[in-house]
Amino acid sequence: MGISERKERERLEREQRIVAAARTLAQRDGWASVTVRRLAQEIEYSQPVLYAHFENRDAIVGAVALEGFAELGPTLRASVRDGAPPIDALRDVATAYLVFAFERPALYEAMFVLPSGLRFAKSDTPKVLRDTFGAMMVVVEPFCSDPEVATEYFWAALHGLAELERHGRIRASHRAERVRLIVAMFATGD
Amino acid sequence: MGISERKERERLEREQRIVAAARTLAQRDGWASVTVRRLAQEIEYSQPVLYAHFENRDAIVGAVALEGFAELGPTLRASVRDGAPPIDALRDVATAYLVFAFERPALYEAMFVLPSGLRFAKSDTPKVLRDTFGAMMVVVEPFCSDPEVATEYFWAALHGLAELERHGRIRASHRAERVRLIVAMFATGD
DNA sequence: TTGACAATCTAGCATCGCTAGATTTAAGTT
DNA sequence: AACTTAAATCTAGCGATGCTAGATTGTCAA
Repeated sequence: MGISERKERERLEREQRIVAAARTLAQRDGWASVTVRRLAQEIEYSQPVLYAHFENRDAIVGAVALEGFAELGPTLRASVRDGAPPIDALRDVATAYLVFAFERPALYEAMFVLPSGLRFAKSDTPKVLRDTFGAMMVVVEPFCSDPEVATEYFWAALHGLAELERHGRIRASHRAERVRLIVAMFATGD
Repeated sequence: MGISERKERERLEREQRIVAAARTLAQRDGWASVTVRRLAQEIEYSQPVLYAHFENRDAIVGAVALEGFAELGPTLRASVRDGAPPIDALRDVATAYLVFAFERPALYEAMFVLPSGLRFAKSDTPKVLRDTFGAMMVVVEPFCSDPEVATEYFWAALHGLAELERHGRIRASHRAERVRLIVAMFATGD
């Protein structure tokens, strides 16, 4: 009886090692370098073992993405000082979101760009995802009549800023001005 | 002398056939199905011939992306009625942008998501790219003090809306409300 | 007709995601 | 303690991929 518990514990540990290896490797060399063979070598097991944990490579990306969401929500909440004026809160969350995206590009890619098998805005949306959405809605709410739609738009604007800058489509040098703009528009907009 | 001209003409024709095949195939079966082998078969030449036209697969994606930009600019301009009030123009461009993105997801992906070797906001930015940016700046300008930054933000917001909806991150059913929001914010914002 | 050069193809390398089937390891039973 | 059975794990390989070296064909000018 204790045996099967130990095995399950070891199983979970190994799974965590796979996800951690994927994340580290992606951060260092990009997701293209994260191959199943390479991960197997990293955790010192043969390839097929990985498929006992994840259905396919995409599912590994999805596991890393979930970690990302688990971190993004709290990061956003932590960026707001207690009792800060709504407009400061809005600016701080916007800034924190972009900092998150630029400081961990591989993690952000897993969350929003790569195929990961994750599903959003559906009934089976995991709690971490709803929490992240909620962290943004909290600061958007004071300014908008329909918080849900406004938060979707807020998120989209931030995501667009992150992606276009990451791909060199817009000037990195003017990031601060764009943040000023998004905050100003939400503050006076709807 | 006419001979070398004919050869150059044939060369360009073949190149165009490669790009067209890539675009068609991507639209029908997704970019993952666009393999160099498959394209070679489509144009009835052997694989190495493709490498006489493009440095690598990414460059083929880039060629399709360029076609996309060449179409997006005029599409945006055409969406604005002559003499329309600035706010209508803004809404029409926003709508046209999203329609473009959703009606040609594979093309949009080539332009903004996939590695394509294209460079923006740099000195060597091709004319079509600048034209597309210009088409957006025209309708943003009336509302903003710094048109360049505002257009970057406008573009980013639209791109974010397109991407998050394409990935099912936000509710497709509320697209119209989000467009209303972005227009309202630009109209009253800065 | 021949020689040279360009155009094109065949064949193959290294790598990928993924899996069937053999093999080892460990657990439970006499 | 030896045996049986089942779980855990590995070896080996399939069918793809992007890309390329080297052979082969075709096309010109001398």
